[in-house]
Amino acid sequence: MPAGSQSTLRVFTTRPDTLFGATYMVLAPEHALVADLTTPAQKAAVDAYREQASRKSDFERTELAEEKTGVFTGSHATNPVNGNKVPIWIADYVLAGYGTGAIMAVPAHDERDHEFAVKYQLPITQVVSPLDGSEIPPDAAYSEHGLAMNSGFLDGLKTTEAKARMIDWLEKEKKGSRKVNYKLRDWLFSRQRYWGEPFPLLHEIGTDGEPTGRIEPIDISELPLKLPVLEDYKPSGRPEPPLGKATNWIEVQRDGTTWRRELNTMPQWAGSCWYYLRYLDPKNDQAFCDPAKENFWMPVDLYVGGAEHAVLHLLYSRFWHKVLFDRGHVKTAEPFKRLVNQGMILGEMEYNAFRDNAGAWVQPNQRDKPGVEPVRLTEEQVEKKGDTFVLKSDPTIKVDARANKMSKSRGNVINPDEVVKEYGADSLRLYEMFMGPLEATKPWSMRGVEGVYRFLSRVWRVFMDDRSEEMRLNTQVSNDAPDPDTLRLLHQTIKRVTDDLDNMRFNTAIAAMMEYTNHLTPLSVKPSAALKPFVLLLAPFAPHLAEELWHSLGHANTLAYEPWPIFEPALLVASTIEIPVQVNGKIRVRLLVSPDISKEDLEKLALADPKVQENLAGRAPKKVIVVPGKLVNIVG
RNA sequence: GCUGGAGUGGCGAAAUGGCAGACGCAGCGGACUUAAAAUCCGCUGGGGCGAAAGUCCCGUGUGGGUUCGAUUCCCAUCUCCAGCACCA
Repeated sequence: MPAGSQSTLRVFTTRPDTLFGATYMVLAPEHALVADLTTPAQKAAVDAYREQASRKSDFERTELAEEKTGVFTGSHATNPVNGNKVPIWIADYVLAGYGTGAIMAVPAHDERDHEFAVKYQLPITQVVSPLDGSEIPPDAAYSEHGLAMNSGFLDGLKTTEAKARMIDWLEKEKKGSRKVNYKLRDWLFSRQRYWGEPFPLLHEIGTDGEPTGRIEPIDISELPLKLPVLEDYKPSGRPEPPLGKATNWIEVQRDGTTWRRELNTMPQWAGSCWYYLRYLDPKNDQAFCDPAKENFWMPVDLYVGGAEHAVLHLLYSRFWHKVLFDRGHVKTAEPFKRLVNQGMILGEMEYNAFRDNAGAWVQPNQRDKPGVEPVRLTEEQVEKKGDTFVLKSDPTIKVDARANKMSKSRGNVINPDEVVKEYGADSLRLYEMFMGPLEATKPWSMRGVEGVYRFLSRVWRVFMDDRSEEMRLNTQVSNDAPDPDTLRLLHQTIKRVTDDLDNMRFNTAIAAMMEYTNHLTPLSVKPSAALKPFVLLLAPFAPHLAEELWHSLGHANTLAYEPWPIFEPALLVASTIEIPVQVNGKIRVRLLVSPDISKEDLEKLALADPKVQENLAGRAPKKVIVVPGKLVNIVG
């Protein structure tokens, strides 16, 4: 502090145990006490630094700041635990908006402080030692927990205990207090645009025509507050939001004073944060929903959304819900039981090679050099060599092969309307489910769409006579009983599709139906008893096609209310199964056996096999592992 | 830098301790056709030996470990993707 000054600098820390290691302090350039603390000798440098920092955006201060910068204020502070005088600096690596906008710097145990201390040659005092007794590296900060050292009454304590002891001491000496800090990211609730819920708030206007600072909510009887109808709701070009144009809506008289409505509006998620509650009872004009209905439906069983939903909408929804919960308006602390994040669909796979301005091919790692341009290649122009793609015409040149995020600028956007027009809504829907696991990021492929379209066409031809002019059933469709193989496969398919749907494995459910269709296609007799349950399985995946088939099978009504097919466990089992027999972990022969063969019989059968004997080459088996229904492994 | 996820054929993938590559795409061969498209049938991880039937070896990013047995479990490591990013 400058001579005679007795100001107090408040800091926030999560490591009070390192207070003995605080060798300097840093204030954010915007900190209120900077001007008071700056000595005349340092004034010019400090002012210049603050001026420079004020020009930088937050982005520049964080993303681009490769090296830390700062300026000494000329003043010193007293470390409350040991009375040491420590210099006070300002630096933009300390954020004004977090904590108190000031820190105690512990360069031995904080990477940022360490970097700064090294650059400006500030002292570094170690006050924590690793639990395993090792030395801390001299060129880096040790930010892990450990044992306190050089710390007076804390010496020898583990970090957790040292923290507690230090806080107790600070509170006793009235030099500090414990506090939990919460921060909700991006909690900015005002938008300067028209489309959004208006805030039901009024600003009092004084006799001078300026706001007095007093803010009051509108009367509850005036809710809901609706947007005023505006012909022109585009931004005005002036700083005030578009609602400023609603001149006869803005001013309100109340108790003889003039009030002005809030002109900002709420962001989209103001409404979307609680729609799941309003949807339960959308016509209720007394409450956002009837508690009985909320009790019945909430919490939401499953929430499926993309990445931006996970980080923003979901965060705010939960926050919102917890506020309602704390105030007793909802019965659950959490709104959603389960979250599933579906993966991003990328554009089609792209192959790019790079060429310099002389037209010569260069390696992809030269891509950022001036004059180097990407050249888009077709699949035919590239080949795989080792684990990279190379030019077919010059295999020494590597090719960059990847799928990119869909974006207008890249021109790789797939318009679903076009896909529906070309292949139908069922194909689009089915393809999206068939591409891979729901949660995975995966590239789009028009050929893949064509593949599922062909599958649906195949299904159609199993049921329908595609040579006929009018819609009629394939003549092979009959009322005969299905053969045992078909029946077994049907029940296996019902089981697989049912299980996969329960686990949201849509891709493998579709694969199972494809296998079943491949089985049905060559059959000269197609029993309707094997077809009807299949249509019901297909319905959630390709609803339009399934309805058509259902009607063609002679049903007048929709299949939507039909019960889901149930498999018969007894029908899943084949009369013979194949069991691989390994000798020392390598498959040597496969045995066809009855599925209910005993362990002992299977072992005997395996050992008696000539192929097994040949591989044992006269050695006696040391161990035989028999996994019923799976395999036999003979170790010898 | 931190956090999370992922590395398996030419491509999307399947198999969660027990036959690696189901299913689909692409490719190759055949049938049908005057022809093509569509459709149907067959083959299709790599390599060796063999005229063939066949047979042997290698193979799930890399290195190690556990196990009779590892894509799957454990340890280490590399690469890619996504989100966040000086939060004291």
